[in-house]
Amino acid sequence: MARKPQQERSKATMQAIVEAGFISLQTHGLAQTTTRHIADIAGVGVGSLYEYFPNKEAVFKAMNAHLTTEIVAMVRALMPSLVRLEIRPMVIRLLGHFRELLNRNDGRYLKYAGFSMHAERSRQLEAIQQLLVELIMQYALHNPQLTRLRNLPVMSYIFIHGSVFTIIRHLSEPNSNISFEQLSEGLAEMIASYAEAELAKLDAAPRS
Amino acid sequence: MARKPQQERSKATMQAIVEAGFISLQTHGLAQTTTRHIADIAGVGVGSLYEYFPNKEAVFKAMNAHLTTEIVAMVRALMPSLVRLEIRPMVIRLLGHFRELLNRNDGRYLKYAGFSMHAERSRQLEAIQQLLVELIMQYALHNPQLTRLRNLPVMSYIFIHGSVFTIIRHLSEPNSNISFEQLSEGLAEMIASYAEAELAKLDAAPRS
DNA sequence: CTATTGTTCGGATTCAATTCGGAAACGGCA
DNA sequence: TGCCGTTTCCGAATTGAATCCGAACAATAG
Repeated sequence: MARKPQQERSKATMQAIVEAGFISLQTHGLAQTTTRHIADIAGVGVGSLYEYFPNKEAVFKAMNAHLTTEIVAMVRALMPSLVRLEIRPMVIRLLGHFRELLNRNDGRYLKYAGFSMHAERSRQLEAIQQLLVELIMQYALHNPQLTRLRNLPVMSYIFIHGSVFTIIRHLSEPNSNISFEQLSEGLAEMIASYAEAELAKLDAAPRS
Repeated sequence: MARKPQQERSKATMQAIVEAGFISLQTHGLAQTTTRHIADIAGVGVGSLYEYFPNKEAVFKAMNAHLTTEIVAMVRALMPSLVRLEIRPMVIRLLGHFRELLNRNDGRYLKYAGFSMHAERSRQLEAIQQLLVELIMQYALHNPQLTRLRNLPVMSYIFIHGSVFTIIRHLSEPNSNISFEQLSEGLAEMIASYAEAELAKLDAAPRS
């Protein structure tokens, strides 16, 4: 049964289990990440795991929530400075921090992110998507010419999904003759040049 | 043991198992897709499955290979006509066919594609990536001004991954107030406007 | 038609996920 | 401090899926 932790020690246990989930995934891979392994790493019995999580999937969801919280905190902290930058440096800065976060603890979060991309789990990425939509809105408010763009929702969807998945995939791949810097500059260039081209088009034909 | 099929009937069995894998995934979801289910749907005993596939994961790999083969065939057939189009209609046409393929048989392939995005499996997407890189090369050969673009490898990587993941994610989501047409036009616009902007930049400063 | 090789099968085994009935730790209170 | 109700912890027992394996069935060469 999913119990609500009442005492301090049980909160510590929950936390340890979630962290153990990341560690197990990182060091043993998805197939070897059994409830027993997770419990062992967390230093608790298997039964304890089921006191707080109805099943293994719930542990993954908690891991997701944890990572999401960290990402949200990071982006919110960055937002005030991001909105003052040009598009290219804004994107590069954001992606750089994103990478740093994913690489913390020997890539613990990255490993999870790589597994969380599949359909049933990626719905939980929606919080991130919402957050980035908000970032774009804030950015547009600070750069009012962007509010003239008509299909901002569609393009936001594309830029967000395209960037996030591409970045995670790239970071998850050891091979690849493309550096992260090239990738993030490319993404920045792609986004910036779209915005510039679209604005130029609007200037050329103000009333279409 | 992974046996090589010698007789016709065993090939039929393998094929039936792979197809049953798609059907099971589509109708029962990932968790309910057990070896017994797959074997039942294929109309064979569980043991038969293990004659040709060392484990369940191998069935998924075979499904991947099957889908990859179909996609490669489709793109190759399309390639001659694609290289003659402008970028926007080219992208839209390609994505339209991609969608049609994924939606065949009530979305049987799409369901699989949604699950195959995660890290351990998406490495098998490399064949698709290679193919699309080749398409871009062919396209550039037919539109020589594009060969002036310096960072084509990086941008190809971005466009390919960004588009594929974004499309699969969008098609997998029932909700979303964005239509497929808007999405594919957006992707086409993004790619085309980048290429145009970059070429214009090169024209402005021929020797940088 | 029969020996040999290929194919199918499903019962037996193994192991991970989940359950459950207490044991142990805690926190207040007399 | 010693007692009691509550919270937490636990690991043996259960369940079911993945995988193995040897017997039975089918094809086919000679």
